[in-house]
Amino acid sequence: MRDVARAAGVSAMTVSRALREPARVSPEVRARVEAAVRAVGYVPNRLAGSLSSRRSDVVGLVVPSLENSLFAATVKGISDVLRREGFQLMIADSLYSPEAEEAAIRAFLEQRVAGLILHDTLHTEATARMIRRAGVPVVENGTVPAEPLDMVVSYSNREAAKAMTRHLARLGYRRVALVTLPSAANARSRDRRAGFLDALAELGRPSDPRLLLEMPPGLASGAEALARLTEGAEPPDAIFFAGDVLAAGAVLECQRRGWAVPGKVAIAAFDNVDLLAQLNPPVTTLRLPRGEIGTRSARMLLDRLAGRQSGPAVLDLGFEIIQRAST
Amino acid sequence: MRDVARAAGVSAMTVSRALREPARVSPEVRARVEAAVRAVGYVPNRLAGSLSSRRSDVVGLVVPSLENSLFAATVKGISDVLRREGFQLMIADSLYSPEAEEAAIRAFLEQRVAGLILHDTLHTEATARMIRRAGVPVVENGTVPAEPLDMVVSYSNREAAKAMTRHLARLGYRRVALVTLPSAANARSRDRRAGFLDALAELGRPSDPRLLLEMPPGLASGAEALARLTEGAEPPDAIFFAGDVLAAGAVLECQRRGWAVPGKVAIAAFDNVDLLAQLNPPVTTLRLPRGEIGTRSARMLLDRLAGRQSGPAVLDLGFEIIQRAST
DNA sequence: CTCGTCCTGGTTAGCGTTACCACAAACCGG
DNA sequence: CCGGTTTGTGGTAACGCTAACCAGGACGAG
Repeated sequence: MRDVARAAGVSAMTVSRALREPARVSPEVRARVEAAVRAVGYVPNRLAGSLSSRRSDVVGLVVPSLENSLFAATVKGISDVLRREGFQLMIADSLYSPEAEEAAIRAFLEQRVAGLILHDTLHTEATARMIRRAGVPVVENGTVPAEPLDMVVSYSNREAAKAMTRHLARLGYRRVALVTLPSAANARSRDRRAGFLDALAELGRPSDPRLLLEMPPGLASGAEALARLTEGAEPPDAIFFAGDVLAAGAVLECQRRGWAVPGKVAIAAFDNVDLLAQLNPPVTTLRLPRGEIGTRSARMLLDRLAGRQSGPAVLDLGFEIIQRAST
Repeated sequence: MRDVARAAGVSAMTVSRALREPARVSPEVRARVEAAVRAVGYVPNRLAGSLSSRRSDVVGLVVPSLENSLFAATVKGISDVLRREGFQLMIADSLYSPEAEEAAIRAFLEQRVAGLILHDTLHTEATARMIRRAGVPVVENGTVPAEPLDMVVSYSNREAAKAMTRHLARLGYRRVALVTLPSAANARSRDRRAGFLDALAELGRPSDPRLLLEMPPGLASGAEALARLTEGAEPPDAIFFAGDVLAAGAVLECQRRGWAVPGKVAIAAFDNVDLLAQLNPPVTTLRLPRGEIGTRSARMLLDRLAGRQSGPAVLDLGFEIIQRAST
């Protein structure tokens, strides 16, 4: 920056101002500075800038998994908003482990990020302490937690699962099975099961443990789930796959077996990946606001940083059932 | 840090050393410092550290798209290596635009990243200048460029497309069509087409422009491509979909039309997404080292940063044909 | 003509670390 | 028991920028 100042015949302070608040510098000087910047090939050092101004334009994001394409839409939404506002994105994955999440968040706080977006809502004690101490704004995305750290943007996994279960009952299915991802470290899965059970209770139906299954993610896993659920004595007439692409795997397995869907068994999914619409038959599912969760989260965070919004806030973005031929 | 120093009864310098090179501090003092760190709840400021040491532990990554799950495997590979080595990852997407890439890279250089990983190999002049001036190490991933900026980790898109085309010819298909993503801003697509044409030339077959098609990404797009290619006068007997999930879209469309694959038309894909193995019929494709590209890129970058490796390097990771029932 | 105000640009003092050197104490073979 | 090395710790000066104040000239009102 000193070189630029010398080349433009002004002080370093004026260069700094010309770049950050051009309006506060006379047009003539501004032009000289801009020319000098180009001539010197000056690239500002934001580390120094942030250190001095105690501000940062980096947002830290923790997702459970970088492989799972379901998070991609949310990440994209976040990235789009941040880019427009001149912010940068740091990403880490927690591998569904609160301890790994804690390490990632610690690293982000060391980098003095301006804010955090967390896709999980289950945190270690130390994590909550660190974040409170640091005083950075946080948006949580996964599911609405009992005690939010700060802001939350999500849809209700519980209500969504409940709605789909009711929908299946209304269509006349009597024995509905539920397949979720492993719920141990996944609050979303637990919420979905809870919603499923809510609906059964409301309908006055008993919940049969033979109709509850947890499976790892993946297409093959969906096929496996179908096999297991249908080989028993009283097989379900509908299966609700509340996670990942399990439903797609099951439909493909039905094709291989030559089973009619929904004739032999109806299949419903939880997420609107476009594969589900293209399968034969197309699969009934929920439209979830994946991208919007990202954009709204980012916007909420930036609003807070700009002082445009103050308190904690919980934003429920809703969902929608897409009825297709599979049920 | 001053607070920690006071609480531990040592100088700030000693605190810094105790945290970064514990071996150079007496065990007794180290213990006192560690206790003080916990007591004070000290979170080091890496901005200040990097500014002072002129080192950084952040790596910048630019991918063409954050939505496309094909890049997810590579990102995951990068992230895994970086995490283990205590580095952080900054991500931006270029939307397949060299100008957007330039902006992203400029922002990364302003953040004084330690190194860059770029998934595209087509850059603006200004980008190349900036990177050279900054002197940061770079790994390119997309396809081997004519003039690498620095290091390259990839497989040969051209050889892979050529190999698959040859494979289809060997299986007896006479009229093979090629569908790629739009090649305008996508060197990978151009390379694949070149490989396809290489193979035809080698086989002494003319290249029929009616058998070359460019389509946007997406399942629906694959279905559309199938429709267009098969409605003409001399339809192909095999279609090689060299991009995205186009092949899956085409197979699903064949199911809808009740066409036998490969009876009516054979279908081959370029990428080993697990959907292709689960379709009916399973689809012949290439196994590409997606994850390994990530891990090797990150490792190569870190090796350079640690001074363990010096010059530019080009690493070709190869590919493999997976023959399945669709051809 | 003088005083206050606005506008532009400069000066100074950090931001929180680490590099580098200085120095005291412990160590060690001859 | 003495020079010289090693080991452990501290002081000082950056790193490159910005916040906060300050100086001085232009300008309008009284």
